[in-house]
Amino acid sequence: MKRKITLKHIARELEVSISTVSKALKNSEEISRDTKEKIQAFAKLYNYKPNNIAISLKNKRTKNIGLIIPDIIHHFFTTVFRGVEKYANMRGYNVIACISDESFDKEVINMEMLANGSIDGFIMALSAETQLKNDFNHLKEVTEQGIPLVLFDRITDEINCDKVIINDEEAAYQAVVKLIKDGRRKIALITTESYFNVSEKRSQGYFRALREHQIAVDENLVLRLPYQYEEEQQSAEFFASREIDAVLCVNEIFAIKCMRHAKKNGYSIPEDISFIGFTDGILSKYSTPRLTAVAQHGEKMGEVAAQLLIDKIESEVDEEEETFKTEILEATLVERESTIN
Amino acid sequence: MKRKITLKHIARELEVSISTVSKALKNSEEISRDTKEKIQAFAKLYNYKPNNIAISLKNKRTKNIGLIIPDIIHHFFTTVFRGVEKYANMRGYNVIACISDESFDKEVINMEMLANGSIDGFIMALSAETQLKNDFNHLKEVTEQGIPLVLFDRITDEINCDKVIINDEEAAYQAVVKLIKDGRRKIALITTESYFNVSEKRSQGYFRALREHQIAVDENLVLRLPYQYEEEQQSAEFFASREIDAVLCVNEIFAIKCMRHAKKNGYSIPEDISFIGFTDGILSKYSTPRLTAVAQHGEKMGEVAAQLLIDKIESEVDEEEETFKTEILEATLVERESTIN
DNA sequence: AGGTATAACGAAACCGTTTTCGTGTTAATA
DNA sequence: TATTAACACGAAAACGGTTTCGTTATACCT
Repeated sequence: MKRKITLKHIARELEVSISTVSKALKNSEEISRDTKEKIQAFAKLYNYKPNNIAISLKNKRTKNIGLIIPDIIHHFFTTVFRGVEKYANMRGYNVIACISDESFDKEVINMEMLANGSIDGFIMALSAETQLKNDFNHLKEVTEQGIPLVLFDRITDEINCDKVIINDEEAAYQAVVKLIKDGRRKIALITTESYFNVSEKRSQGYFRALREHQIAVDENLVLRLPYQYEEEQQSAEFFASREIDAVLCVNEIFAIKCMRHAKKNGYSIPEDISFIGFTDGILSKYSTPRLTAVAQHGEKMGEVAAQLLIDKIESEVDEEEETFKTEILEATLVERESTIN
Repeated sequence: MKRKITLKHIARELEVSISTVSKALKNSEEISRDTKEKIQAFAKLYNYKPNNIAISLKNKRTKNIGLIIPDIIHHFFTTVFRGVEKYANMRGYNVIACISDESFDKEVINMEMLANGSIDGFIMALSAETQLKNDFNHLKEVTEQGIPLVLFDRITDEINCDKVIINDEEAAYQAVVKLIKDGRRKIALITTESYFNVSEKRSQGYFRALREHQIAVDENLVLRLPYQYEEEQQSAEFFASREIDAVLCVNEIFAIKCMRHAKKNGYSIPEDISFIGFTDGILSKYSTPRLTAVAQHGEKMGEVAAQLLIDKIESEVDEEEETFKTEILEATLVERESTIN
């Protein structure tokens, strides 16, 4: 077993001081050509690589970023992860990924674990429970310690930091407008039971579209489902008992499940009923019929978040009076088979 | 901004030595009750938390593990990640996740980046390119340095380390036997073009099942597709031009795409043709018809891999004469709508 | 009184780097 | 010959902890 070699070993072996070795390997002008060549050759021979931990301790920079996402079953978050990882890697950073499992406690624990020196900054989307409790002290503590934080998608106004979101309200609005233009009038909204800022925004867009097109809102056409629901009776009953000619779902799993119920109740898609879902994930692409979806561009979102974060980490801005941006990405409607034309 | 407080700060403030503070916070018997209480109270008040990096440097343990996966679009790998993260967290470890993107170079770069002190061990599945090149020097170097390594799913015999796999050959065999028992005779195999140890094993199981049931192998019924294929003409033509009554696919994306082609060619599933796919991922659950699949239990696999790794990290085995295990997990067939009964 | 045990704390080494600030040697200059 | 500048290198502090090994001071024993 070839143990890792350190500066000390090289110094001892070549009978010079540690500082000389360090400088020689950095090609410092201070050291003579001869010595530098000797040391560099030796280092290459024994495959010397500086110890990251020691360097981190020295310059108080880990080159790690912490990513905290609520879950990994929603394809959107995995694509964000992809984007973060890709961009971070490009800039020489590694990603420590944690899954909060939609739990407030796990979110707190993960943050605390990482906040003690393991990372240079955080990227995160709030867990369901955190949005519910409306408790952001863990975020406050972190930012007060001067650790940069970027929130994406599931954000809050309570915290002052960089943010990346899509124009959820507008995207939902446009989606519903499309349905209306296709001649649909009985448009249902399927959203989450508990509070998410994104569901909320999307619902607002839905209502605005109806309002602006003089279509009365029918509360019977709004279905609120538990976020991770297994029991499907609510949605099954919904489609069995109402007249609906279009549906907007705030995520793709809702959409896929509901298309099934619609089909089971004799609807044919998209002739009798249109479906549009949020999050253009893997399910949308492969469902039958393929789902028309609002693409959230998760990968792009991840890249932007990572860029904001790393820029902040590497900028030497004077503590106070720093300024925070909120990047709003454009969602786009990907038309497939579940809507007309 | 409240900067992080260190032992030194506490020591200076309370006019004791750093060592005393350190010991007091560990509740050492060496320190008097009075001093301990005073120090502990002060530490709590200022929310002292030891710096992870410093501790890592001291005990040469980072409590991080490196996970390298080929991609994140195949649901299987994200579930493995889930399992690793969950188990690792339980044991107080964090996961640094890297995506090799099926590229040899990225795999090498990622490993080298992490191998210099950032992690205590690796968990990984080989990239497609690595399996193709058959070049495992980066793995050898890492293990020679005494860094524990656990390979899962995409493994190689060339490297001596702990491994976690499923019984791919047997699972494929059982799947095909089920098809035969259902009365199928013209059973197609859809596998990857390039070499993967898993595809290979699964194919072997397919052939063995046919052989043992006296069904002649028809090479026309074996389709080899590029791993990440977008062009679908090959598979479309396959279903247009052959008589097939059952299909075994080595991954779920192949299966979903091929079910489409089959339907388009007038087959009805499962009456005319049965489908079984590998990897019981999210697509299998939500496809129409729902896909009968061989569950690889990715999450379990991740947990087992993480356990093997952490156990090895924390065991103080004498360098030489250590022993490596290969855990073989049982795959199970999840029967859904794409097969009879 | 002399010796010893014990309690309570501090000094210093160490982990592996980087970096500042000497210091000794040689060569050039006055 | 004395001074100085340049060169090439080393010592030591620092990052933030842990841990070993003293070192006092006091109490106890004979």
